[in-house]
Amino acid sequence: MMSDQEKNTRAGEELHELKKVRLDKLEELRSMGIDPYGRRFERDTMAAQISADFEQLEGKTVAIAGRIMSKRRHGKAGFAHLQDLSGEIQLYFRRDDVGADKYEIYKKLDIGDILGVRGFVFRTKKGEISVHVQDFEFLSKSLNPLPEKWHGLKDVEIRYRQRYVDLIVNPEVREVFIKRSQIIKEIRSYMDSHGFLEVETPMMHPIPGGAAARPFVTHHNALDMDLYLRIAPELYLKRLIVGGMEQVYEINRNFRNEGISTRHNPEFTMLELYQAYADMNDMMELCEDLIATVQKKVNGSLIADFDGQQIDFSLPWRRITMLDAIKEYTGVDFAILRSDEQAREAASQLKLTVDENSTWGEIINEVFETFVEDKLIQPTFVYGHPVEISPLAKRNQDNPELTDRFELFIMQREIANAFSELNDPIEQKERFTQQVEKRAQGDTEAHMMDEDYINALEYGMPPTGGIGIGIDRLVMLLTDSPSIRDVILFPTLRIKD
RNA sequence: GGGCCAUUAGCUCAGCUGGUAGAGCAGCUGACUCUUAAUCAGAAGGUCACAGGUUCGAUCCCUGUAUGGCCCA
Repeated sequence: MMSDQEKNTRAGEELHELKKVRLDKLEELRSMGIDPYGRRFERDTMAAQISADFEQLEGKTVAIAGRIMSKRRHGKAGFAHLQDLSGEIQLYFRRDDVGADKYEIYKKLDIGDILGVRGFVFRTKKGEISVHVQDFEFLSKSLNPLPEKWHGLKDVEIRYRQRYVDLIVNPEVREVFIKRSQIIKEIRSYMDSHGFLEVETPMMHPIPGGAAARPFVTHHNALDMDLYLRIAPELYLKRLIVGGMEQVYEINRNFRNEGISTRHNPEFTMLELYQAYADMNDMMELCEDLIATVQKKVNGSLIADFDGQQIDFSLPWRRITMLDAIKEYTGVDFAILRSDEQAREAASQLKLTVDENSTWGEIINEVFETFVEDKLIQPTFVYGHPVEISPLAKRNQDNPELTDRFELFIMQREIANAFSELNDPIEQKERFTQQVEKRAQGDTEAHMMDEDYINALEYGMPPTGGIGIGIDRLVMLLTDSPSIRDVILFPTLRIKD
């Protein structure tokens, strides 16, 4: 009987002729006394810099390192392109200059091999800025063949599962993730310069809260207790407001146990911030200023292209109440249909089927999601959400069925959610109790009772404005990416095999 | 969870009511000392996702499974 190792070895030999060729080359290098997996290489120049600073660098010797991406050999000289993080630079090898031994190694180079190179900068007869190689070192032998140079890697499954290959061969993918990093850096810079303190709160919660979502469950062995991966940091951040931290923010992962789509990944990144003595309107102003500032810094303009359309981030953004938005897009004025029955009747006239126990607030939320959300292209603040669907938001002074809450929509997507925080512990306890009842009736997304959070509020929380901004969706907008998987390096996929 | 679609060489893709598969790139051999999707000559490379079924015969038709994509809840 064969061992697993023998099977793997045999399968490997049978399956990968291309790999076998490369393994032979690896042994050949070793027999020449060359370590195919080299050590530290001190480089002094990046590929893109050579082109950018050609006038200063022409004729000068540079040390560069990177991956061979193409190779054109003719007789006793040849070319290759070397790629590093900054971009690509052409290399020119001449047997008479690198020597016969090194030229033999050049001839054996595979696309994907990683080299350290020393040579002088020059421009070829055809005009391409290049490095005339004087010497090079082998830094890493590549055993797997890379995808084709012209069409790149298109198979989305391989792109997501083997993102490292995607990053090697698709430069625009690298650009998206560099931009993602810049966006997050600019957000931090904005928050820090506006007096906010970055904090870290638990990712594992004994009671999940702060959003309507199903959590992932895990177990702590030593404590013998179930813990939930957080669905939102909200309740912990507000505990910090109670503690007098006054202005806090957190940029980190949330986990929600729900379906996967072009707009949903089970783990995703949120910015949440809380500001004492502020309210929903302050959050609107902060939100539009923050996003416009980041867009300007990262893309250099207040106009962004997305999916063939233009998004205008110029301030101020449109503000509309949820009821007015529904009236505008359906013609139905739910402000004058006050009872649950009237609301259900109106919904059925709109050919929207709603649960027979639905309340007024739940119905207008459904009407909004069905008829309004996909109409909102340009940045729009929709405010005044029903209290039933906003258990952590303060009631509106004039209409207690509504809250001082808004959501930001851009390109039909919910980007942000904010409110004047409910700081009345007695009312918060009632709201939680209602949520617990919904949960008992089978609503798996309803809140659980969080006594410690109530306890915190009972010490007194100042009036507070809070907002959460979905970073992945924001990055999608600012990088013109149609799927959330295009802005998450390793999106969640089913395991294969 | 439901519907539709996809899966063919390392990569990108062809493949006609059903007659056991092709191209380009990459790789291999050779020629070529400024090429750039280098060029030229030659030889190779396949469990047509997987498992069944129909058929004399299946990459193709049918069923199921797996993975992925898009849309919907």
